Amino acid sequence: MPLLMLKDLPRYECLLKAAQAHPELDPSAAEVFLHLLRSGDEVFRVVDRHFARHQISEGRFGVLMALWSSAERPGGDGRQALSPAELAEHTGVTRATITGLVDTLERDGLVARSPHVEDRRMRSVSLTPRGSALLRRILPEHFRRMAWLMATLDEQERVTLVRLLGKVLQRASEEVGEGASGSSVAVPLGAAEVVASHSG
Amino acid sequence: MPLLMLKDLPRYECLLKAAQAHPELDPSAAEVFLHLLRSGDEVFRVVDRHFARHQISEGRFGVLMALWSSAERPGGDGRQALSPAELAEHTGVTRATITGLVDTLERDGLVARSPHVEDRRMRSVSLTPRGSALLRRILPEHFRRMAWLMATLDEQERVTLVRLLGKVLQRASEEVGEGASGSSVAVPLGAAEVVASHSG
DNA sequence: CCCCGGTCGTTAGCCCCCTGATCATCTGCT
DNA sequence: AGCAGATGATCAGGGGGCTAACGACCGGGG
Repeated sequence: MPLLMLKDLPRYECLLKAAQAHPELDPSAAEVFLHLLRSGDEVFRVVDRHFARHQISEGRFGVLMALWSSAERPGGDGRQALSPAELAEHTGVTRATITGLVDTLERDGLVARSPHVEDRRMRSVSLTPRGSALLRRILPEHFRRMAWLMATLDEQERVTLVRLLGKVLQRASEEVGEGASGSSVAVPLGAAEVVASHSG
Repeated sequence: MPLLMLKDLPRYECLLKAAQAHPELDPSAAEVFLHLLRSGDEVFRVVDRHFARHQISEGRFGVLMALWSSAERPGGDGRQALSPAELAEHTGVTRATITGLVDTLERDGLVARSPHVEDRRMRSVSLTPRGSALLRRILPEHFRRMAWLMATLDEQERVTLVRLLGKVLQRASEEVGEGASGSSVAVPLGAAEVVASHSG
């Protein structure tokens, strides 16, 4: 019966028992599902705790990194400026959220807003020296944490994990895609697929 | 240079290039890290979109499921009641957050608060009939979605994925643990471990 | 030339999540 | 008994995410 409770993952026998009451429940699928969410959350917390010491959240880091990488990008002529819409595109949040993030980042002196030269609707958000300095201070430890987290996996295991996660990721992403299978609404959950997964 | 940007995962060669500028960056570790966060997020969105149609968020669902499973639990004498502190324990959020969640759930008639019989500090939160009905309406589709998401993986791949995620999960969780290795603060990122992970 | 659809950034309002403080109550110690 | 500390729930305040709606601005078609 536990399904999205991220704490204390249920034992597999518990899932088996729950599957008796709920024929739609695939115990091994649920187990993978719960492990994926739980480990993703826990891994996120590890880096988030590091960021938090510098008053940086995931969203703030995303904005800073987008500006940083835009400055590093060869074609970008070295400018460290993106429009809020571009930032939203890169970080995967809405433009309204970018407004709020840039508000606080600007308040803290990490980025600066300036009017766009060509299009007067737009604004240019750029990294301040203080913002660059913060990134340079944060990144090495961030990289170390990623390396440390994955240090339990050898090279072969990493390849396997990326491959399996990639399969799940593709599956999860195709839902928001163009609904290729011609299912009813946005949910390609035709009975055939579910049955196939059960009999397979 | 992209690190936590969940959209458009960086190509591996890009990570290799970034690693030249940042010696702390382990490209394959970063690749696994990004895939894990990205796929976890995308999988979460799939079920979250389903919940959203019923005005249910992850937190709300966690509370409802905790009450539901407490009612189903054999030792619990069938009562569908937990204290806010127990709910916080089961769902992994703070008690203050539980207060807010229960506020809105109570407003929507899905749970009810009542004074605790033994301890006048506590309150009993219980599932209303409407709350149970909502769960019964939501769960089958939720189970189908989990099964559908994992239908791309055969049984062997599921076992492998759970095992590898388990290794990472343990690694990520031991940080918040009792600091078994006797490291400095809450971060067992001693230079020894990092070096070991590089040379290993 | 002007208008109309589309895009841009922002605002308003909501939910969820956190920390820290507050107040009520229980419990153990003297 | 009475007080101190622990433990309950809640509130205050903040950040970050969303949708919906707005005013400003661009561009193309009459």
